[in-house]
Amino acid sequence: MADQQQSFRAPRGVADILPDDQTLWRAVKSTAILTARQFGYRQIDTPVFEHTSLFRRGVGDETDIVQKEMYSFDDLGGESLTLRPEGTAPVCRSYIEHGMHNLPQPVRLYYIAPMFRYDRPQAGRYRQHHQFGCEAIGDPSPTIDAEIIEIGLHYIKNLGLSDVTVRINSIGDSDTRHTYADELRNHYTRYANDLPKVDRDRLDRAPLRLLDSKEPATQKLSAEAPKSLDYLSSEARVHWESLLEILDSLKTAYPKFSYRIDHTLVRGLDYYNRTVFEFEPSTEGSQTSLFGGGRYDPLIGILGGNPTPGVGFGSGIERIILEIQRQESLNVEDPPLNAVMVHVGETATKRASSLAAELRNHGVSVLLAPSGKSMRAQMRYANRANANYAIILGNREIEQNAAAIKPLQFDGDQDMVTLDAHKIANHIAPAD
RNA sequence: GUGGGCGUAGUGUAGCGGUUAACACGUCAGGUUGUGGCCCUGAAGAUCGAGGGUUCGACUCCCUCCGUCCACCCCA
Repeated sequence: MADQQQSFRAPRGVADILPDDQTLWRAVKSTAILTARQFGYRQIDTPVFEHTSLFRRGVGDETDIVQKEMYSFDDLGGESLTLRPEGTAPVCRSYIEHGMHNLPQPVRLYYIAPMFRYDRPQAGRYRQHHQFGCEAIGDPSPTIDAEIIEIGLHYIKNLGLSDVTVRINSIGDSDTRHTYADELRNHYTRYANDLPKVDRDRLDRAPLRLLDSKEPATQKLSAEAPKSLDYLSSEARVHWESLLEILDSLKTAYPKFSYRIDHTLVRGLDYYNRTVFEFEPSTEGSQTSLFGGGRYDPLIGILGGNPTPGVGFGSGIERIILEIQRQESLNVEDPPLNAVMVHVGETATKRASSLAAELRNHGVSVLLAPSGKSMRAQMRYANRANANYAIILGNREIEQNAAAIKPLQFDGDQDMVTLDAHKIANHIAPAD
């Protein structure tokens, strides 16, 4: 308010992750990392921006992401760059660029990274959001499709989330998908008069989308619509059926796990083929997809690499956090600091700084109470600081060459300890 | 891009056509001699989202804009 001119706020659809939020964020991220590692995935970070053409080609020129959601800009050299809207295309670019086909296949990679989409913000949807993603590149077998789904089960379980529904489908390979799309178009065109306007509009552009329309009239028609599973090539069918078998066999390790084959499940990115899946909570809501992905065998070829199969998923951290809060499934607290240094008087203040520095060298975490304030004020500060002990330095202590050490988190006596970092460190954080 | 709800101190809320715009939490300072948590006292902090109208008078009514939330679209 001191500034009469203007006050800034974060741009639309982006958010600060404040210290209070970080506790949960850290817990979720470390769960993600532990999960990925448990499956042998290794971390990869790709740049926040890429050549615009990477997404135009990889994600698909006709997709909504490319058509209307990209943060694209020309840099000072006239290069068109784009803030990454999704993680798979960049990882595949990196795979090709660094010749990862020379590594043992499949190459298993994970990332936790911000994504950017120019979208209208709403619950669980932001212009910058963060995704935990895994990609397994170089293995055509359904085993690896199942592995990717299993990572999701493991992740969700470790976060304490329950009531999560897994939906899967196979959309076939690109050739059969085209004939399927035509069949679908024919089906809906027959009832074009019954279609709501939104759906009539996208009938040509994206017939698959009508399958998961929210319009009751369309839903009625979708029940009778041809299913992609009936159009699979024999190879795709074998792949699909053995995937289901493997998923069934996962039930010994995950007794509560069940999946639903959902022929209305389609995905909006062009590179997907065969397996597609989505995890969502059973609770009502709108932007609820917690985890989604599928197989993208055509992608590496599209991006100029040797044709190489891949599967992967992305999972929105913000949505996971919303769901954790809804289900109250995870209770995390930051560990307390070891000590707060309370110091009154010039000499004491000086000594407090040097003592704190020495203590930190002993691995102790120390916070200085604000200088020049009364002891009461500093003790009040110490109380809010979430620390185990107050180390009190005043004239008396300096005279006695000692520090008063008072427990803050439990009732106990205040001790006088010789003013020596090693002794004090031992007192407040004894080495086990 | 389309539709709906909402916009009062840092946060959460109250309020009414005329009030010094209230309360809680938080912040800061105190509560005699250097020691937190509870309690008590006091202070700072809001041009009541912005602009325009209606009115003698608007935080309160109307319009526009902006922001925000929710929904569609799409997705994580």
